[in-house]
Amino acid sequence: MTERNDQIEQRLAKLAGIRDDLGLDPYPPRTGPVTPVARVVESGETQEPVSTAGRIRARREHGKTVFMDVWSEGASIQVYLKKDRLPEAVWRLSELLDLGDIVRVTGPVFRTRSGELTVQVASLELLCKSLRPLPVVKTDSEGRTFDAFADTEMMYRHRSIDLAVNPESRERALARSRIITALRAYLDRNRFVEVETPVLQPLYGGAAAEPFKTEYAHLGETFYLRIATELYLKRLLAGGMDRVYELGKDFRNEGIDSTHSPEFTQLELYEAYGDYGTMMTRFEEMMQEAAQAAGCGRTASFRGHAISLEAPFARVGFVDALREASGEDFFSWEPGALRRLCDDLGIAPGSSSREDMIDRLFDHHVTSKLIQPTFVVDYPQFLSPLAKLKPGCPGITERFELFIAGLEMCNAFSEQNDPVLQRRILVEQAQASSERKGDVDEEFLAALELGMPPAGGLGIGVDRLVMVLTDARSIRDVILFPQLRRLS
RNA sequence: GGGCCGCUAGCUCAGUCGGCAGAGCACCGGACUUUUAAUCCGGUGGUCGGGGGUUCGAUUCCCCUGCGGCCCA
Repeated sequence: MTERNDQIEQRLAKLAGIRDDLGLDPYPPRTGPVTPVARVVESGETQEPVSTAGRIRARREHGKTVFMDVWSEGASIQVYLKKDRLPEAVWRLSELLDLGDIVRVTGPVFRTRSGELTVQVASLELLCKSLRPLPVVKTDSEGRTFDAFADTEMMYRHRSIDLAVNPESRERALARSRIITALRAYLDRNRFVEVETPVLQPLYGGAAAEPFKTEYAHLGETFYLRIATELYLKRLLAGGMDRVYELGKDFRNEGIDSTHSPEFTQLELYEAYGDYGTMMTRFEEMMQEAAQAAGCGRTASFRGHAISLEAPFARVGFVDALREASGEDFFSWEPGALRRLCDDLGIAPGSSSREDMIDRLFDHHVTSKLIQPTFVVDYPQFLSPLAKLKPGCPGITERFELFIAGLEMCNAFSEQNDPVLQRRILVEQAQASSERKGDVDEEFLAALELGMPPAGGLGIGVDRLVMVLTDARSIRDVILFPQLRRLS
């Protein structure tokens, strides 16, 4: 251990004492049966000895007696050691225990004078000696917390400690798990097939984002970490897998802030013979089931807003919403005028195209103000290269995104399956972009040429969904090990 | 990318208008056989994020820098 302080030294000394003086293994390979702490608490008083195990979270010494709180899986129970009721060796061991040690205790369960359910310890085993001091978070009888381990950087960098001492962090991690289980359950129940597609890709696509690059040493080639799963999942549609989904990490080599992580979890699903309307319903249903799994009712509290989860969610058209919110028709503006406006607002880099500027203006005027769940529908075609055109609406696609409290939660469209049109769009896009060097995904286009059924596709930002349903301040709160800069 | 804030003991935080670095909890020693933020007595513990400058003297003032947070973009 490179890091030393007096408390670690003292624990190492106790560890040696346990080994050398008591002749015990402080890290035994296994233990006898263990009843979960929560079950012991449920069962209440009993003369029959029970065995339970957990981490020592508090210790109150009273001379020849000791009370300790033993914590496991979110539940805590008091244990009571009385010197004249214990073998000498057990009492000596108890004197070498520290907060953070993991123990197994056995004994009957009684209530103390003050009514606290307590294991009367008849025997005690050390299961794991802790060498680092555990932050001590105390709570009084009125539920007030003292000395919480609450520094966000510490919580992110030392998630083990955070989970061990902060119930909210633990509950949020569990809620995330339940939400993901609910999403999978919904899709499985509706005959979607879960698949896995490459994370390492020779070409990247399916979204507009900067990729991470990596070197494939054996091939001597540059590969990319996927920015989306879209182009592979649609190959599966062409192959006759009519309902598919993938739940996994995408990677975008862009900035980090409270709503963006470079490594994030996305759920993409595709449904043959559906369209973007089908996807709206799918999203509404999944959102509600996820909310239920998270323990929300009809309303989620997020960033101080009461977010209504009642379907159907509101819908606004992209073009109309922008016109109403801004009072302008930016689509008829010259690029120079857009440039000057964006500069005045300070909202778009100088290199932005006309399309990018309109997108930024939309975010500025519309999405940042959408608090309640709202579908923005019918996006301009220039922002939606993989979506189908909306019949009778030139330049408009069948696409929607849903926003909550200004956050984009999902993105969906009626999938473009005209191979000739799709090729033209992708080639034009590739030629306009210096970075992609004219690469288009020929295998994807070949799949469209084989024939892909009309389909709806939907991508959900799982981290953000969890954020909303657990009232997380930052996306880092819903990712157990968020990306942080290395400490120098 | 810009602005603001933070970084001091294992944890949570004070503090120094520039003069020996503090508290609570934790830890160590002592007392206490139903306590529970246990209590009481006595202690240990610090590269004050890092580097440089000004100064007799810097944790404090100035500059640079690292990490994080919030807001704007």
